[in-house]
Amino acid sequence: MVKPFGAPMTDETQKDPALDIQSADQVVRHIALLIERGALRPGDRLVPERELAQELGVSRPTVRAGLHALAAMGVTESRQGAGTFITGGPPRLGAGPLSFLAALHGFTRDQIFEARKVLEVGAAGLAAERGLADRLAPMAEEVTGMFATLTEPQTFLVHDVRFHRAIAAAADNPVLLALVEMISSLVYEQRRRTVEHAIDLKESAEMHRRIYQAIRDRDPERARLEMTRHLDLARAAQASEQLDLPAGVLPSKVVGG
Amino acid sequence: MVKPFGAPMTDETQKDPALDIQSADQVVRHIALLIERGALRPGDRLVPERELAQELGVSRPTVRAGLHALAAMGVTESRQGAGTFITGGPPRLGAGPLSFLAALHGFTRDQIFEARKVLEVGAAGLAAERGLADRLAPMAEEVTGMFATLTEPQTFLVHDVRFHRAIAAAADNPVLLALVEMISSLVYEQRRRTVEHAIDLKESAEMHRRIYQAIRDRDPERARLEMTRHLDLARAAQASEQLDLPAGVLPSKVVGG
DNA sequence: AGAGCACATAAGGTCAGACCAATTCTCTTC
DNA sequence: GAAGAGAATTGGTCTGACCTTATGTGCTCT
Repeated sequence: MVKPFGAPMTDETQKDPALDIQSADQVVRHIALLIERGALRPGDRLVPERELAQELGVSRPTVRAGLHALAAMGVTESRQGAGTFITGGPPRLGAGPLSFLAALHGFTRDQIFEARKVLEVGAAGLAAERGLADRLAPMAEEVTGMFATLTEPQTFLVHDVRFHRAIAAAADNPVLLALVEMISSLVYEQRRRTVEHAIDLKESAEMHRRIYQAIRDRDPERARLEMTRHLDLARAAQASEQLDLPAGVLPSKVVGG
Repeated sequence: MVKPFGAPMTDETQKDPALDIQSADQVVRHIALLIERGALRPGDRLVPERELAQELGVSRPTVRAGLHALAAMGVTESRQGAGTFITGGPPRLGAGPLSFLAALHGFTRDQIFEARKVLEVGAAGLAAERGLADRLAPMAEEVTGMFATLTEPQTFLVHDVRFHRAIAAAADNPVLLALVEMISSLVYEQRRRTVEHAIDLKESAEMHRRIYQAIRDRDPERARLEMTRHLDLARAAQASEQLDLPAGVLPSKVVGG
């Protein structure tokens, strides 16, 4: 019985001492073990599939099944002819699972936006509390970029995205950053198609500036407040821009990348 | 619910003529398409692998690779002899990807806890704002359960977990709930092993009660404050209970049985 | 006639070997 | 020493077969 990855870990529903280890899962666990003990680090290359199959005493298709599962979780990336590698770069969570969940359970845009608000408001507050000086410049630059591209919606949006990411980064918490980016990508996926019809880019830029100033002044309360107001208005604006697009948009490429 | 998927999804579904796409992804996208247009709902059974292979013009191992990827994302579950099903039940996000990320990038317990704090404090605030009457009882019951099991740490922990879940549920946002449960499972995975040495269960129960009361009184500010204080102390307590366990802990059981 | 059991069927899980395609390495050649 | 051609490596896919588990059907026994 292959269940989705992830610890059920809730309450007493945790009673499956079954040892009917699926071979594919054996592969996943083997890699997990290597990662846990530090034998595999981001960017490292895995042992070739054929060798892995021999080591574990399973067939190659089985190994491949396990590797596909790992790839779906964003743990590994495979390049034909080169090998399979542990995903490098900054910590990231794929939006795929969340997209599927949204489509399956009919999450509304407002619900997604609200969750995003919780994360980003919290991040803004933490960023202001921390007050890391070297994180201010990137934020300031994106604000400048917004004011400079008021007539180019697509470019403006790029600065918008980067500004929000800069805030999450300034919160100095990789977990929070990964969560913010995961859920933001859902929102922006849509936003990119509707931003052309946006009207209040100047007002949007002003709000971003106020958020920046609050963080710069190390005023968490104000940072939270400004971020809250900004996202509330952004939600309303986006709702008016797109009145008939579906909510649960699955990514064009769920695996790999 | 926003849309009954009225809009024809032309974009990414049509740009398959490119042959450079991975076959396994093709399977994932095919299922994604069916889900998006509502042809597949939670609990539904998928077409048998062999038929799916024929429909898509690929081999069965390829189909299986795609299904493994979907299973890894928590979208499907397969039961030998029965079939492959769209995951039913309440919306949930597996903790696997986050666990791997934690292990790979050495997330600290404090970082995880902090992210959890952002989510749960936000959830508590929303729960208080919403003030849904029918969500109060479950929370109250768990508080009662805590007071009743002060001498049974493991049972106490179960009530603890359920209390926090009840709050997230009272926030009435499935996205937020899924996120809270995902990150909480990471924390509780550890907590279960250390709770035996906990000392201040009574104080913990009191704090939970204060959180409950704030939500019951529909006082968002107080709810946020109490939740913040509770989690700050809980983090400190857990830190003292376990002084030398590794941070990036992969689930002992990535795949259930 | 009804209940229980056994077998047939269906479906996922695994294996084996082969071939293709892209990449990387190496050795030759200028 | 550098550039190019060819060989080796490695992931991607296919074919076909067999096993294990679940389900459903029909037969037998009561």
